[in-house]
Amino acid sequence: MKGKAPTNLECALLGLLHGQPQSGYDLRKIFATTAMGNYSSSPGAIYPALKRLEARGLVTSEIDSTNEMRPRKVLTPTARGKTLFRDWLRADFSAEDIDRRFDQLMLKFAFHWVLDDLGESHDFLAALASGLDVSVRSLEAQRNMFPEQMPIQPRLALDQGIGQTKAAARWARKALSQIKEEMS
Amino acid sequence: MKGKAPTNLECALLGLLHGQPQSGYDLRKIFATTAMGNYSSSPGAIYPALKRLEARGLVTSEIDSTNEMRPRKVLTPTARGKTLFRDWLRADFSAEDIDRRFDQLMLKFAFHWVLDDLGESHDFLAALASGLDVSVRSLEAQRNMFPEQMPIQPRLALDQGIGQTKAAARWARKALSQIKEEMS
DNA sequence: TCGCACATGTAACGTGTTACATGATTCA
DNA sequence: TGAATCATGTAACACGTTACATGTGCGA
Repeated sequence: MKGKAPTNLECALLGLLHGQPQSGYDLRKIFATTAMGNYSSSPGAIYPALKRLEARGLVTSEIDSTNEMRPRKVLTPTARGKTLFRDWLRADFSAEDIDRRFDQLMLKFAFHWVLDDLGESHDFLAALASGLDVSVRSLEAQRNMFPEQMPIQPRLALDQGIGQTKAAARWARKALSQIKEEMS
Repeated sequence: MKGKAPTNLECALLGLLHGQPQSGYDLRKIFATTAMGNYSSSPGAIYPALKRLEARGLVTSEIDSTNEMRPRKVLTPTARGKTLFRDWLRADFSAEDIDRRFDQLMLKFAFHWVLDDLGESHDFLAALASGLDVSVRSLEAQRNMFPEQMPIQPRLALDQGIGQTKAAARWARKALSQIKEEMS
């Protein structure tokens, strides 16, 4: 029924093209200069990824020759691409996703505006917040099981993980209340 | 002068072997059951990584045949492996490392006990804290440049990044004070 | 004219993922 | 007897990294 899961980079590209059809070069600049910079930006990653998206029929390309001697290849998501992207945004997530693919969940949330339905974002954040609580409890349990003579650094490193997760949970609840406000 | 940079997984394995010489299977269990679980744990990653470490002369293997019919291959870091690992722990880091390889920095810190010198951990955390402050300022600058009509979700997603970074900075300072206390 | 930004790509390489393979031991 | 755990591996594959290749337009 479904094709294989796209990579984070592919989803980021597809999402950006939802916002504005543009060229590979434009997309590279976004990754190079904004907070999305944790994604590649290297041509060796971007151009093949765009080619894959096109091969799967998720985007179409069109040569923009308004500046004749310097053609740009502008990519636009297709109907299939839009459907698949929305499905990806809506796919529900597991505890595993929260613990090990949190960045992917944030990428999804950042593109939630595509759904144009604050209710979806609300549910997403609510599920995320309670999932994060579970993670916190599990990490704290591990911390309590640390042997007495364990050196201080690994303990502190685990504290960092707990702090990150707690901060994420706090953020999720605060964002949730902002979304609620926006919805009313 | 230096060989190529080892991967995070290789460093994690090498660090764990500093704590206790053990087999690939033991290491897999650690990744599968503890908070270090963000690293692989799959045999297709671990055994090749251990083989690479051995090929580079950073660990040696010895067959443990106390239980005859079920031999374990126990890995131990060599002198070269220990030196390289300490160098890796001490290598100074850039803003780039903080923004995009924070997990690697945390991995290093978790193994700082190997250095057996709280002063090093102190300096590490101090540098980290001020580096994180820089990151926070840069992210907040980006947030301020967001256009007015931008939908709420990307804004919130960026807030999440800012919150994470601030939490990390708070943690670093708290950890710093605990290290100082331990030193006195 | 020198270098930089524009603009798109390819090729080699390394590494992690997934799936498979093998075989012994322990326990229900 | 069959399933789970112990224990070590290999092979195909996909993806990102790094480095290279090519050529235009523009400003100093």
